[in-house]
Amino acid sequence: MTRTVFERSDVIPLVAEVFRELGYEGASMSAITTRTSLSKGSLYHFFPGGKEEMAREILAHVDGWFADHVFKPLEGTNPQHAITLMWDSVDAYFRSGRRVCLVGAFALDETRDRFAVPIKSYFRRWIAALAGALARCGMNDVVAHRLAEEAVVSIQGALTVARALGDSDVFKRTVKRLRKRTTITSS
Amino acid sequence: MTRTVFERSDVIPLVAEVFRELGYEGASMSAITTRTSLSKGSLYHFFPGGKEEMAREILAHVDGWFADHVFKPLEGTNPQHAITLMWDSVDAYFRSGRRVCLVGAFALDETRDRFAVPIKSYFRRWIAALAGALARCGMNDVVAHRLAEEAVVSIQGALTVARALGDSDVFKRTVKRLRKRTTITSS
DNA sequence: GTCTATACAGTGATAGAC
DNA sequence: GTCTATCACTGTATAGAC
Repeated sequence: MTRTVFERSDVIPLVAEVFRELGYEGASMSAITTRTSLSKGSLYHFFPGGKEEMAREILAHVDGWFADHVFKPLEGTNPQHAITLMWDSVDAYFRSGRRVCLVGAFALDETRDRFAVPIKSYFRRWIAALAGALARCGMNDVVAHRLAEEAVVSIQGALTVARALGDSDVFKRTVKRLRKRTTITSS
Repeated sequence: MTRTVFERSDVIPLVAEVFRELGYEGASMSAITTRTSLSKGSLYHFFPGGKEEMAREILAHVDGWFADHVFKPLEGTNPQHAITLMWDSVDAYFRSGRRVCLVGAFALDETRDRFAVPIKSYFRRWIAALAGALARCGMNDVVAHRLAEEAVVSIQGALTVARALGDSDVFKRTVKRLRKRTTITSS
């Protein structure tokens, strides 16, 4: 018998995928146990607070990933390059629209009220970081903020529609269009 | 004691609002009973198939509303006027972003698999109807389809981000921008 | 850190009185 | 068409052996 031994940091991505696919309410403990092949005992060992603690850790984990791969680069010294990298990261992270945004999914139903703070700060920081990068590329501040908001809005919508239609091309087209619009050619 | 007597058509909008706020999994029968002030007995009288039948009826009801107020006008003889009306209807229906899209919410988690057909056809028809209207306003077919897709994507994303930030202005700005972009000035 | 066994509240669903 | 009572089952969570 193989008995795999995990540590907390190994478990989070596994559980995250279950929440992502089933939503907060849909992700029952038994669904999590079967899909992670971890028993309830192990899960409660890692997360004594149960589902709520799991989801909170996962939101922090997602936010951390975006901070490292998207937000911090955008807030850094090479904004134009960071924007290009952002679109690569976004396309890879969401598997060209085959993977939904956990934070966006949590935002739609009452789950939002439970995790209002991390959900709000994720979107605020993304929009602010992108707006700042666009502004430092020479774009007018107000225009930059509007375009950043439009970009984040479009990504979320593209994930919804792509999954609704079962057509990842919707997402790919959206990213392509946004990539073009956020590439500042100082001509 | 007041005993209100309903018929099926009265119940659907009430239950719809519960699904919209709590999601399919989150909308438990007890949540539906308390929020509609209808007992389980009454609900199962109207919907012998339980939650699944309720959700199916609600999806049909939403689709019917959009057919009457959005799709059919777009498919009709006055496309430019229909597009203007669409933005009025969309803004009113989603309460300027304070009300989420039930179909979009269902699309994100595994609920999509259960209701794949109605979810898909809702978005397909919306995009196709808007694309057709834009084309009949003189826009190139391919461009019209891309813009229609962009519009529906943006609406869904705006609902997500508006709710995430608790800021309906995101939605209002999005509608304003799309309204402008879909107004063809044959100059 | 893993697991099984168990508690018990909440789930969808049904039956039958009014 | 309304309701309450009740069903079997699944939900989260806990305890304790290994």
